[in-house]
Amino acid sequence: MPELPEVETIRRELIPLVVGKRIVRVEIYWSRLIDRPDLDTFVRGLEGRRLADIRRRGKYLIWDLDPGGHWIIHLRMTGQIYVRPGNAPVDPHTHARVFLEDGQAIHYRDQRKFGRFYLVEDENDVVGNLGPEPLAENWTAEDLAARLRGRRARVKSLLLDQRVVAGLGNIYADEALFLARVHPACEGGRLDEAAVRRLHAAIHQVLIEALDARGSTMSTYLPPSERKGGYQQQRRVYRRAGMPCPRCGTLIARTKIAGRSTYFCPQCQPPT
DNA sequence: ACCACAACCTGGCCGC
DNA sequence: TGCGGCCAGGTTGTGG
Repeated sequence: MPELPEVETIRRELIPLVVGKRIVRVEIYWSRLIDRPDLDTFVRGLEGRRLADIRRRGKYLIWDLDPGGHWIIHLRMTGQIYVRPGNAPVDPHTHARVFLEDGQAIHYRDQRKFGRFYLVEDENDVVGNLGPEPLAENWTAEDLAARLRGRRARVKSLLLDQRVVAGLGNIYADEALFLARVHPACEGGRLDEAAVRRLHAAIHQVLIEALDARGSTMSTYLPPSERKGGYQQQRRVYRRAGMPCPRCGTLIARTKIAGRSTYFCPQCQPPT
C-alpha cells in the first residue's frame, strides 16, 4: 500500500500521539510479523523502553528507542497503524498491540500479512541499502542519472528499485513518468540528460503534491487519524485506463511492467 | 551484475 | 449462490 507520502503522513500523525511515552507491554498475535530478531527477544527488547522519536527512510518507519535500539516497521501493501484506548476492541487482521504507559495501545493491522517488524541496534542492517531520499535537498538529477546510467531495464522498473531512489511505488512512479513525458518501457540508460532532468523534477513535484494531500487512499490505506488521503482525486494516469489524458485527451493506456499494472499516455509519453 | 518473474497473503470484483 | 480468474499502493529469492 503505502509509498513515501503515505508513510510520511503516518509518521507525522503518530508523533504527537506516542513520542515520549514508555512501552509497558507488547502482544504479537502472528509470529511471522517479526522479521528479526526472534519473537521473544523482540518483545523483551521493546517492553520498558521509551519511544524517543519516529523517523522515516524510504517506506520504512524507524522508531528510536530509549535507551538504544530501533523498532523498524515496513507496512508493505496493507499495513495500518493507529492508536486506541487500551480497552478498545481489536479489529480483524490485527497482528500486534503495543501498550503504552498512558493506557493507550498502538494497533498494527495488516490484511495481507506482508508487513514486517524489526528490532535492531544498527538501523543500517535494515535500511542501509536504500537509495537517496527524493525530498532531501541534496538529491540531484546528476545522482539519478548516475544510477540509471548503463542500465538496460525499463525505467519504470528502475524507479521501483529502492536502491535507485527510496520511496516510490506503483502510483507515484507512473505519475512521475507522465509528468516527465517519459515512456515507462524506455530503457533506463537510454534517457537523455533532458529526460532525466524532467524525471527528477517530476518525482519531486509528485511527492510534494501527494504529501500535501496526505497521500492516496485507493483502498486500504488509512493514516492514524483515519482521515483518508486525497491524492487519488489528483492522479493523472494511475488506474485511469480508457479515460482521457488531462494534457492531450488521448485515452490513457495500461500495460504490464515489472509485473505491475502501468498507466501512461501513448501520445505524451512516446517510446524512444 | 543485471533482469524478469514467482512467491508471500487475503479479499473484492467480474463473468459464467 | 458459487466458482474460477484476475486484481491490489511491496519486497525478496531464484533462475536465466
